[in-house]
Parts: sequence; C-alpha cells; structure tokens
Amino acid sequence: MSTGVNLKELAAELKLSPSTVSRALNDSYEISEATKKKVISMAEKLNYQPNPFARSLRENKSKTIAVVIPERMSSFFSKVVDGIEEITQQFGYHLLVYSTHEDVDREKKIVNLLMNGRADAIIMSVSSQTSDISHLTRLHERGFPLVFFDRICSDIPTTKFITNDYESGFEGTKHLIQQGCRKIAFLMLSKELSITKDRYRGYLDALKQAGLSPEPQLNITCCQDEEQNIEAIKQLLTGPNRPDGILSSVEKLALATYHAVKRTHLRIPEDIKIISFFSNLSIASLLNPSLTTITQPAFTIGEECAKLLMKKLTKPRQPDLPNQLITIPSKITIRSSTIVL
Amino acid sequence: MSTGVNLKELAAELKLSPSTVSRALNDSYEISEATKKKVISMAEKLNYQPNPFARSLRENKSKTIAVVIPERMSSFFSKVVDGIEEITQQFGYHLLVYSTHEDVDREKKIVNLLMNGRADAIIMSVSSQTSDISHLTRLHERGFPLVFFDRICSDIPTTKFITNDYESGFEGTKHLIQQGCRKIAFLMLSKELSITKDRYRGYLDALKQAGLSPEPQLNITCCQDEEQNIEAIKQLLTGPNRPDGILSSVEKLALATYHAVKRTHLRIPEDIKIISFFSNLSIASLLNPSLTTITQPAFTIGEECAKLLMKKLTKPRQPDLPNQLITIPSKITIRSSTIVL
DNA sequence: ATAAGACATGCAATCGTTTCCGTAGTTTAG
DNA sequence: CTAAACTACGGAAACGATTGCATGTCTTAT
Repeated sequence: MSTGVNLKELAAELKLSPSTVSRALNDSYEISEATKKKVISMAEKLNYQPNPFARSLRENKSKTIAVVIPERMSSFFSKVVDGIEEITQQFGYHLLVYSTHEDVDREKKIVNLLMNGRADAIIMSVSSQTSDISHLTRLHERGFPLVFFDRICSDIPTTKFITNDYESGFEGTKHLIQQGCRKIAFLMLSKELSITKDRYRGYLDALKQAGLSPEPQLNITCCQDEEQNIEAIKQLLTGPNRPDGILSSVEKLALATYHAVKRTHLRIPEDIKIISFFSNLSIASLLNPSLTTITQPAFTIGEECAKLLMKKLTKPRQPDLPNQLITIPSKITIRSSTIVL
Repeated sequence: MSTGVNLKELAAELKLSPSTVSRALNDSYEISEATKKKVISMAEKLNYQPNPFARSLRENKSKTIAVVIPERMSSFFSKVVDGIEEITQQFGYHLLVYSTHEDVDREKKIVNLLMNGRADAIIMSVSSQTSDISHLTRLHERGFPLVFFDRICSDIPTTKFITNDYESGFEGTKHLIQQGCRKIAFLMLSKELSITKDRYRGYLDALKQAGLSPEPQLNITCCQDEEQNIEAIKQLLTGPNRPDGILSSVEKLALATYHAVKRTHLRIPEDIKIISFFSNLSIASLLNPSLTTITQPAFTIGEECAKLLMKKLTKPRQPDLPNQLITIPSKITIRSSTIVL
C-alpha cells in the first residue's frame, strides 16, 4: 500500500546507520550540521515519511485526539469541531471524530474502544441519554486525558468548557418577560443534561424574580424524532394552557417549534415569542420571523478545549487536567421572534 | 497513560507463550478449544485490549479511514459522514475527519500527511479551489485506495459516487421554465468543480431545449465570504438584467440568495423563483417561502462509499477500486419558492 | 607525549503484536 | 512395529521507529 522508503532504506542510501538518520531528522545535538543537511535533503528527495505506527508504538502516543459528539448535523457541534481542528492541526495532531447519535450505548462502545490508546485524549459532549457515566469515570480514573464541553459530567474531576448556561437561561427568560410573556414554556432534550439543568435554573430564577410561578405542563422533554417533537410542541400550543413564550434550550427544538407553529394559526411573535440557544446565525436571521438567539461561542469553545490539551500533551511533564469549569459567555441577539413592532 | 495489560503479561498469567495467546484470541485452528476458552476468559478478566499501533505496525493496516471534506457546516457533508460512519463502524473502522475549508493548500497538506499510511483509504470531496490535482494523482499512483464523492476528479481512475448532477440541473431548470421563468441565473462555487460543470450542462441544455439563450451575466461564481456572495446576488437582483429564476448549485448559495432577496423589494416566487441543491429538508421547508429543493441522497452516498471500501479492505485479495462513476439520483421536492399560487 | 574531553556515529534493545518455523507428543496408515 | 501425519504449543523474527550505551576520531590541555 503506502510503500514509501523507510528509515533503514534511507540510511542505506546515505551510507549511514538508521540511528544517525533518525537523530538527524529529529535535529539531535549529537549530529553534525553537515550530515543533518545531507540527511534532510535525501529524505526530501526520497519523500521519506516516518511510519506513524512505529513511532506511536515506541513513543506511546498517537498524535491523535478523539472527538465525541452527539450529532454531526448541528451547527454548534460542527463549529466546535472546526475550532478544535484549527488548533490541533497546528500541532500536527489528527482528529478521530465519532457521533453517538444521542445514544448512550453507542457512546459507551466508542469510549471503550478508545481506551486502548488509539487516541491521546478525548474531547466530548455527552449524549442526551447519558445518566450512567461509569464508562467515563473508568476512563478518567485510568488517567486518560478527558475534556468535556457543553454537555458535561460534573462528577468527573477534569476540565470542562461551557457557556454561561445559567445566566443565558436567566437573561433569555427575562427578555421574554420584558416583552410581556407571562406563561413561558421550556423546551429541552433531556432532564439529565448539564445544559438542561443550568439553563432551566436560570429560567426558574427569572420567573421567580418576576413573580411568575413555573408550571410543570410548560416543560417539554423532547426526543430524537423530529416529527414527534413537532407534534408535542403543537399540542402544547393548541392546548388549553397555551404559553405565550418559549425558551428552547437547543437549536433543533427551535426549528421544531417553527414547524409546530406553522401547523397552527398562531403568529410569532404576536401570539407566541421564541428565543433559543442557537449557533447558526445565518439561518436564525432567515427564519420567518427571524429568531432571537442565544449564540454560544462554539468555535472558541473548540479552540479552548484544544489549546488546553495541546499544552498538556506537547509539553514534557504536565500535571493532570485540573478540575475546573471554564465559562465562555454567549451573546443574546434580539430579532423579530420576540419583538412586536 | 493507557496502561492495561499486554499480551506478554496476559500470557505469563496464563502460563502460556505470547504466540499461543495471540492465536487463541485470533481464533486460530492450531489452538485447542480448551485453551481458547481459558485465554478468552482471562483476557476478559484482565480487560486485555490489544495495542492498536503494534497491530497496525505488524499488519500494515490501521483500520482507519480518512474522510476529507470541504467544510463541516453543511448538512450535505454532515450526512455523508454519518453515512460513512454507519458502515465503517460495523467493521470496527475508525474515521479521521478533515476539513479543507475549501482551501486547496490545506487539502494538499492533509493529503500529503495521509500518505504515510495513517489511514487505509481516503474518501474525499475536493475543495472548490482545487484545479491542480497532482497531490491526488500521486496518492492514487501509489496504489492508495481513494474514493471520491460529489466533487470528484474525473481524471483519476478510481471509483466515484455522485448524484445525477446533469439530470438534476436539467430538471431543476426545466421546472423553473415551466413555472414561467425566462431569465434564469446559475449560482456556483467555482467553475472548476465537477458538480458545477455537470449541473451547468444540465442547465444549459434545459435552456436550449426551451429555446432560451444563456446569458453570461446571469452566471455568478461565488466565494467563501457569505457577505460578499449576498451582495453579489443582490447586485444581480437589482441590476438592469434581473433574472426571474435562480438555480443554485449548492446549499449555501440558496441561503445567500434568500438573504439577498430580503435586502430588496422582490418577492419569492412572484418576482424571482428559486430552486437549489439542498440537503437540509427541515430548513428548506421552514424558509420563507419554503424552498424547492433538489435533495441529494447524502447519507446513501456516504454508505455506498464506505461499503465499497469495506469490501476492498476487509477481504483478502481484492482488486483495485474500479474506474467507475456511480450515480445515485437526487429527488426534486417542489415547494413554494417556485410556485405562484 | 599522553590523558581527557568533545564530537560524530553505530550497535542493539525496545515498544506489542503476528506469524514462520520447529518440535514434542499423539494418532493413523501400511 | 515403524513411518507418516496431526495436534497443540513455544521460540524467535519481523514490522519501523527511537534511544541508551559503546566506540572511534580528533582536539586540546597538561
């Protein structure tokens, strides 16, 4: 297959020993400048590419990071991965990307496969079904570098990158209240998710501050089937206890809401106002009416995850990843879905 | 780091030689059922995980496929990768995913890095700036398994998976003509792209069939900057030679068109009709008005690429990938952007 | 003139598998 | 009863890189 020259052949060509050539290519002080030059030029000429597996085996590192996300069709996760790649690529690291499809069993399989050292670290956001986290604690206890972002596991003492979920939930709700909403629904993927909990706390506190009481019927837990979600939201909108505002905690549920509204006679924002965590600004402004968004700094989150790991992995004796929660704020952009002109 | 037991330790524990243990785990006929059972249960007990690099080094295969796409924030490419993963995962293969960000220099770097055997094969869609394909021919000439999809290199004799670009371009244009369009613009990313050429041919032939003559000013080549694209399209829409129909050859340009239209007084579909290659059905039907789409079978394309490769890579003596163009048809879904009620 | 140090290079072990080859012990054929 | 053929396993080489140690040559100081 990839039958380029190897170190031994290169050395033979140069009439040097493999060790000398290796050292020359790795710029060792033990090798004279003259031989280094010769070696390097010959390596270029023969297009020598070191075998990554031989190297990985010897050095016990793969120069590979695994990224585990719940889904690919999401502008948030796409941007995070872009951010990660932007940094890791500069360090010559490669990215194994896995999607769990929000399925905890797939997540477990993936994580277990990763324990054999194929990757030097994992950056992940857990699936919405993940409640048993034994697969993750095991990984972490073995000293495997693990970084969470967005949907984190608080119980695992490592570094996590999130946005200001609580504040954003609070401010988003407050904004709806300021626009006159009194009955605000909260849309979520799963009650277990860290982002759900934090955003929901913000939502509750904003209600409380405004003297509004939360109503359990206004909380909708959605599933993986878009059609089902749309129908559930439609039921809510056409039911006896119709909300006048909606805070959607994830992108896809905002889209489901727009679909649901289309199936009713309701108007946005006159009858129902909508705000959502949302990362695709282009789409947000194209929706009809344009969607008021809480924009997460997806790309930056990815970059920060990667920067931290690169620091740990490329420098010699680095400490374990600290048990730390790093918050990068979101930005609320008010558009037409919450403003009656 | 990932300090599990290795084969030698496992063998010592069992008082067997490493070779026997290896054979037992690989279900060799040379090993008695009794020892196989013992070995397997001990391996389970000690949670033995073979070192992937040692194995890769020895077997000269990595059980890894590289996927190279122009961008991650695209429902088409996301779905293709999902399709690929669906298949490869069943065979225990891993996915290295790279984005070129439509940059041919990044593409070259990635491809060159991949030549060292880190992956057993590459599945790719070339960047819009790729005209010099020497990096790809070199790869292919070395016998590296290479599969193209969507944006292909016709000059490289390997298997390529596309949709029926010509027919879809033809039918899409024909649909616009049937709806009364006489001046139809064609939006593309780059003239060099295979998809542009084929879809454009379909467009031209449909015009010809209807007795319409193509106008060069109605072809817009877009760039990577969304704002610039929007302005260019707006110029077209507000200029003296305004089209009454638009065929967009890629998803992102349909969105840019909607943005552009929003900046004018024009109405869709009354003043301007729009049809686009588009993979995000949920978004297409939410746009205002909903977008008539040519939906590419993204997931299936990914699956087919992966199936072909799995067949080649997992069976013993497989021939080279045939020089073959496999077409999986798109489906046109008519929505409001082309229909005046 | 000789010992000591610096410099440049080679030998061989190592990483963890797989697999070729060899060899005891047992069964089968002639 | 002996030769041939199996069966079940062990020893050791190989994959391709890195690196500790050894070695040889050349300066330089005493």
